[in-house]
Amino acid sequence: MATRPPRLDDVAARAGVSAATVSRYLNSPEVVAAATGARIRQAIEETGYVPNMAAGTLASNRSRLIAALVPDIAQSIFNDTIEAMIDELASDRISVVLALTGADNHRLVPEINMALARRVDAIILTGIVSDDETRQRLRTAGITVIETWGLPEDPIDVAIGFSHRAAGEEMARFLRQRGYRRPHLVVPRSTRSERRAGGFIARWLHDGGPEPTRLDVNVPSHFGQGRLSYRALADLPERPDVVVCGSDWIAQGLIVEAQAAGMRVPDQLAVTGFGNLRLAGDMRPTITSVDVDGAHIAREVMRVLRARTAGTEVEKRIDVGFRVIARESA
Amino acid sequence: MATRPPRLDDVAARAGVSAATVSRYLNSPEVVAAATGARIRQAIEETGYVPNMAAGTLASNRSRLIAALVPDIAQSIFNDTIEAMIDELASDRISVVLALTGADNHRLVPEINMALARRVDAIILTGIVSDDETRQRLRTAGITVIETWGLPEDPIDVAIGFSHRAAGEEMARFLRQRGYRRPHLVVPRSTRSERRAGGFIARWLHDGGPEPTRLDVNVPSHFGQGRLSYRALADLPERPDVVVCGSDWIAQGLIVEAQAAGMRVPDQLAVTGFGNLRLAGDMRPTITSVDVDGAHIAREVMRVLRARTAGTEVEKRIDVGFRVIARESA
DNA sequence: CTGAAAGCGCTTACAG
DNA sequence: CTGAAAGCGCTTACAG
Repeated sequence: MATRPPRLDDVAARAGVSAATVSRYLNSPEVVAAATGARIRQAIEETGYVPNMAAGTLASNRSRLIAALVPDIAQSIFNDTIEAMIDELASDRISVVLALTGADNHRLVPEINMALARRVDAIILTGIVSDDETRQRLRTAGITVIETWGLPEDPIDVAIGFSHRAAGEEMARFLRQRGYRRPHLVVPRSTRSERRAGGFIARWLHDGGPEPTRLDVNVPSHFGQGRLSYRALADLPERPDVVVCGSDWIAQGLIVEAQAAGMRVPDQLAVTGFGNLRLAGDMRPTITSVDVDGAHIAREVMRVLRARTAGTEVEKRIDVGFRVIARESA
Repeated sequence: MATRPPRLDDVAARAGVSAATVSRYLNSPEVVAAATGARIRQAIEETGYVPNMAAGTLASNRSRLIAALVPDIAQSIFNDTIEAMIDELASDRISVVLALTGADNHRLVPEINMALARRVDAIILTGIVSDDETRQRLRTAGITVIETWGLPEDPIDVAIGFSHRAAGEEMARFLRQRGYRRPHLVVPRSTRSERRAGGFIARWLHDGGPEPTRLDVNVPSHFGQGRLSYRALADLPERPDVVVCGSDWIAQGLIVEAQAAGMRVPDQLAVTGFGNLRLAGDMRPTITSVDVDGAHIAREVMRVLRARTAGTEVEKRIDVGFRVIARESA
């Protein structure tokens, strides 16, 4: 006979307390007397009680669920951040619904609606929401919206990231200091990549360098594009001495193709990446990249969520910075 | 003034029908008269109604949420499958909670509890659950449990995958036919990798080949291990002519290191991978690998979920097969 | 094809 | 520190 699964009542009856007290014990153990808590713990054990969070969500209007909206996870530069975030949140018993917004974000609006329907405690965005109506919708949804990686002037709600323009500028400074003369940029067609490229070029010209050449590539960027980007160098009037790639994937592919063509990296051609994925440090030569601290972002996300739960104020823009990691490739 | 967000009632009142009818329209539009449906649609539009799925879940005992438990996503061989699954499920308005079970699956039990508390419609496992108590717990939870990638004799509930042993055997046959003589295996310390290695060795010996050499490496496997694995070849009594790697990441790292050492791949040393990640086709040389059709697995997951919703029977073991993809590296 | 009403299993303000 | 009770917003069996 299939006996009904235990509810809060059942645990309460067994422990000789009211359902309210069991609920309190589960959510704020410190407000329940120690002896009572012990009895409840035992009753939970004996009954094999598993809480029904759907009921909890309905009653408390808190789902302990957050939605992370990302373009993809196959070869994503955000994976480290997402992973760190899921880990960090798990310690607070918060789960992450992963939603894929796809190429050119075409699934963004339906996934936002789904997140709202699930009454998630927060929506984490890794991409940029450029549509004004959607931005407005998110603003008025009465929900925490965290934009990560970027650091827009006017966040929807809270932004945790860094200035992509500054990252581009910093890379220009770094390469110039290393003595490179003719940079070539491989730029994924995304707002942030463009911003980094913009920063790079502005700084490079400002420091008296010649106008860098550039190649724009489709997103999502991947290893294969690096190979193609290397071949495209042949079309340039003059060979660059360093290629600044929009992602570590591209950098890795470009290095592989360059080496296959007999080029020595970095002696004959230097290369830089972006994102500091694990492979950047593992590659041969190791890849000079820009590190974004995913774990730091994750911790800040936690802090914002806790502040919101507690009802305290948080900054609208949280700068976690970036670091150029000098390695062998440039 | 903060006006209360619209509920089902509000839509119903506006459309001049009962809440029950609106609910039916939302969940099974075909049972509602067309004219009524049109009025409801308009009322939803006008009120800006967003359903509360927590309430829906509580009432219907169906969450439209499934939990995917994976070891990690940073450099995971499952990412393609996960991505395909999320995409596929989104079309049925089912969301995926991604839970990370971590190294040696140490977070498996708490994440299973979390999934049960959320009343997910199914739990998808990519790893192997070896603990008997946990297996039993999942069996009696009255929930759909789908084990993917593997194809155990006795699934917890439903398994969608392929025989890793057969994949190993097939690779042995393939390499033997290509004329290789001295294979060396790089084997991640995971049950499935071991099984593939076992299949490879059995078949290789059966066909009269010499005992392959082997190196065991820690999981999760990654690019850097491939480089180290190449260097470890120096310790072997005799140089292998082909290295069979437990993942494409390892294969790629090994190729990079071999090339850096001046070896020509595949002329002097052939290499195979596993998983057929995108990079396998993009690498130079392109990497011979074993393809696992993530989209196929995703479709089968959908089919199982639909069957369960409909109450119809499904097979306990669904074999989606695998394919050796012959490329340049071996 | 549609409605009235019960019920899903929690949380929490209020009172003690 | 604890309990009684109302309420969260849906779904669905039943009746028509």
